[in-house]
Amino acid sequence: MKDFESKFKGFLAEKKLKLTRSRSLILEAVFAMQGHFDAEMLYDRLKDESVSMATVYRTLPLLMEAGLIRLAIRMEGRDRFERTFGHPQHVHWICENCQAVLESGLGSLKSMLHKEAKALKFGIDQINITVGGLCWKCRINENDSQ
Amino acid sequence: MKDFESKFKGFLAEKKLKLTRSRSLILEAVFAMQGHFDAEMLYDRLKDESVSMATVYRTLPLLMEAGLIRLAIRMEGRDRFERTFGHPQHVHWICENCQAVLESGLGSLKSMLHKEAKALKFGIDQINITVGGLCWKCRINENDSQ
DNA sequence: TCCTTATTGAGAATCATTTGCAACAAGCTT
DNA sequence: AAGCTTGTTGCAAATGATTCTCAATAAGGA
Ligand SMILES: [Mn+2]
Ligand SMILES: [Mn+2]
Ligand SMILES: [Zn+2]
Ligand SMILES: [Zn+2]
Repeated sequence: MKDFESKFKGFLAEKKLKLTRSRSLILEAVFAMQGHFDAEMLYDRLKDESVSMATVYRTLPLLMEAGLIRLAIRMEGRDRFERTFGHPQHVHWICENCQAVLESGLGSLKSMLHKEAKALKFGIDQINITVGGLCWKCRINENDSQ
Repeated sequence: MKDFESKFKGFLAEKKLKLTRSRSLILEAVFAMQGHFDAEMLYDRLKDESVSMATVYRTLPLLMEAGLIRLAIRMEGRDRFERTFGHPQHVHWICENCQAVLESGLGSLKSMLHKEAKALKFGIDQINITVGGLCWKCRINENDSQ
């Protein structure tokens, strides 16, 4: 059993929740997914296995609580997630023109926030840094386009 | 005429848009608002002046483009804004238990992001840093509550 | 004042996410 | 292995913030 599977199982057990067929399939789909994904993308890969959209939506929060995924960004009205396993927090750079999403490490931003957190006596759960703007490609075509 | 009024007027003129009664009232309401606000809060203060919710929603993006307000945070499914005049960008600390929102300066986080932006050739438009977790009050009552 | 074009209010439409509910399935307990 | 208790599911309806349609109206330049 893979790492994330046992972690999820442990989380569910601790909460007296059950590891169902649907939940297993969703977890599997999540870890088959590279990069960002939203509820619909998971559903597309699972509807043939008769997993409902409702259950996808009900499972996502569980996976977050379990620390297996995190809300990465919100794009076009949808919440997009990403797995946490092997994916440390990072900055998301979103091009407001072509919607491209770049990523870059948190670097010392992380320690600075933790330092400030200590001053505020704030217990950090999740850091979210998103920068909106124009990617280099769109900056070049800034005049032409539109 | 106040600073923000002429700035908005200038923005509209440049875009060949009109400064209407509704837009003026909305702008006024925005600058009467302290802290964060959402569309509904503005509407509540303007419905008696017969300004519609639709117009509030249509004006918010204009105010953003004009650089008068920015999207601060998203809470309980709603977008919450804040004015930019006299309110430099800052970090938002959101308590996941009591929903309190703390703020702290960007400090050197800003320059670090701009440095990284240069490396990525990314043109920054807006920086959004939000940290989720527990405020000090909720950390103390962590056991009791619930 | 006239004319062109942007704008508005009202209400319908969207659409992601949530919820109610009766049928079902996990996981314990014998 | 069967039974029992309780959490879970799919389906469809409900929600709720935001957007759109459209005919009526108001800016603002001529
Ligand atoms: Mn990412
Ligand atoms: Mn703020
Ligand atoms: Zn781009
Ligand atoms: Zn709190």
